[in-house]
Amino acid sequence: MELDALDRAIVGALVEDARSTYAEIGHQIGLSAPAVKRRVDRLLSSGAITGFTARVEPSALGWTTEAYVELFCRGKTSPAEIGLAVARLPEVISACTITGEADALLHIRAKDVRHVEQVIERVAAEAFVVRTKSAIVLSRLIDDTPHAANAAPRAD
Amino acid sequence: MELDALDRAIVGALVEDARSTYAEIGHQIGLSAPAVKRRVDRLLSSGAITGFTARVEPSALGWTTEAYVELFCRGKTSPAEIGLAVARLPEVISACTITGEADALLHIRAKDVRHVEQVIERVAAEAFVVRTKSAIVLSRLIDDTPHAANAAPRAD
DNA sequence: ATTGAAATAAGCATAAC
DNA sequence: GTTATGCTTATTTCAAT
Repeated sequence: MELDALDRAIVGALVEDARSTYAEIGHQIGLSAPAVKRRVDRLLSSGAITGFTARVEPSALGWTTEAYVELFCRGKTSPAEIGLAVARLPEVISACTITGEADALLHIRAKDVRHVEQVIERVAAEAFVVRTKSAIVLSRLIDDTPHAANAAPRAD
Repeated sequence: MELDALDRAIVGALVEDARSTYAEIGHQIGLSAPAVKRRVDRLLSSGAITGFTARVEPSALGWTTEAYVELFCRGKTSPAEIGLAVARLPEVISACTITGEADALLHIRAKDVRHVEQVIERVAAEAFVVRTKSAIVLSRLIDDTPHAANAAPRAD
């Protein structure tokens, strides 16, 4: 599906504040409220926008520690196999297979360092995991919480 | 600030769908709409909830490639210095300092592999960067888009 | 201090054009 | 795409626990 400049502006506005009213967004981009709603509905049904969520301060919920864990897997472990295994752990907030020495990279959030260790142990207990290599996050510089700037690749 | 069970349920509901009505949330947790609104307002002003955002499919916006870049910095480069430098690049959607050999880890999104290379070049051009080590994401298994399961540490 | 109920104000959804 | 309209939701007020 093709997104024009207005669609991208709408996405940007909703990324910045998902609770903006259609009228507010319309005013910003020069469109009426119903026109904005129709476009939002279209963006939702096309899958460009997959939903709306609250931005939460992890520390407020007790998630004070985060870590990245590289997974080294045996032989030809499939991405699906890894995904299935780590999806069971709620502490894993992101996982992907990658190029390089390691096979996969996990991003985990936990209550404290001890909790991080428990999660790593659980991951390492999987049959396909040969070894892991972890790095604890010291200070977060840029959050993955989306902002307007990340709504579209820059023109360059 | 202390969050009770009702607050956590509200946060969970809003993480799952930021456009739920107060009445819907109230029905789920056994509270009236105004009571829910008051708690949401409190969660917002206390900073537990920092805002509401749209979940966007990156590929729909042209972000088809992602990578993780480890930064090895010279001497005693401060986290603030790294943060300031990478904040200028819109492709950097996450950045943190970490334990281990590398000093920092960046998560970047780009239009294609060529674009990833350009971003790495720009990062490497910073005076404090000694070298970088990158891994291109092959397949994403778990998204960082928050779901209900990630709204609170599990009881254990 | 926090809640629920009622009343008002605001925004939404759907029509029609 | 816009304008007009009934309907839902948000928000305020107030009494009660």
